[in-house]
Parts: sequence; C-alpha cells; structure tokens
Amino acid sequence: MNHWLLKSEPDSFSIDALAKSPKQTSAWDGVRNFQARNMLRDFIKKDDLAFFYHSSCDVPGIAGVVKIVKDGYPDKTAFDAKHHHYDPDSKTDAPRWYVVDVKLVRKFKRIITLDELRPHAAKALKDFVLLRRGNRLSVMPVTKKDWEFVLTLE
DNA sequence: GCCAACGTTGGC
DNA sequence: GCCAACGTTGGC
Repeated sequence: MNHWLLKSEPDSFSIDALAKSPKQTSAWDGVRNFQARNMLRDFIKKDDLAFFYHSSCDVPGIAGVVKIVKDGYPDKTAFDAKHHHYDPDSKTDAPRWYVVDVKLVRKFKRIITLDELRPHAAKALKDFVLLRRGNRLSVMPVTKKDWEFVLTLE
C-alpha cells in the first residue's frame, strides 16, 4: 500500500466538492502532464491513500485524505471535443491520459497549510516532493515516513 | 537530438 | 498580476 499527494485547484474541484459527490467518490480527471499520468496509469493502485492538496488558492495546503477505489483507466474528458480538458491527440484506441477514482476518507478539521509544512523541508520532510523548489507535479508519491509526519501536524 | 520559444503552474 | 521554474513543442 502506497501513499500519494494529489493537487487540485479548489475553484475547479475542492475537497468539499468531493464530499458532495455521489458516494463521496469521483474520477481524478484533467491531469495533462506525462509524469503525473504515468503514476495514475501505472503506479497508483486501489486501496492506496492520498493527500488532497489545494493549490492556487488563498490557503494552499493539505485538506484531507482520500482513498483510491479504482485503478487507472482512460480519461474520458480528453475525448470530448466540447470539454475544457479535450485533447485531440488522445484517441479512444490509444488513450493518452488516465484517471483513478478517489473516495473521501476524511476532511481535516483544518487545512495543514503549505506555510506549516515548509519549515520541515530541511529535516523531517526533506524528501517531500511538494516542498522541492520549482515543483509543479500534480500527482506525486509520498513516503510512509512523510505521510505519518504530516498527520502529526493536524 | 538539440535547444529556443512558448505555455503553464503555482506561490506570492 | 507578476514571475520563476519547468514541461512541451517544433524547427533545424
């Protein structure tokens, strides 16, 4: 069982939006970066856990925990010419983009903010990809050690 | 296969 | 709205 961090802009999809989704479950769609795609397609597996991270917003930070409930499968939004995430290079017989399904496990009582995480970048969280300079990955692995440390901050 | 130009991300 | 960082594209 592995751990991950999934970024989302709360204006487009927040942890509250997930909480209101049917069965509190949703496809994690719209990822359009190959490195992140590879993780969705090949490495993230059912029953893995992930942090739900809010980016590009007033208070960037980790909002809660989700569980992967379905392995990677093709991102349908890439096939829809009217969709914001349409990609003509992704074909139904050769999909370019993938999603996993996630289910809400719990929303933290408060956001564990980026500001709170940063001071630990030198030591406790030195392997945390999120805190690496210039990091832009929207899907990233989290070590068990880092996962457990972050949970102590809540 | 190199690399400049361009677009996007994401914190501030 | 700015801009650093970095991924992708496309000409060569």
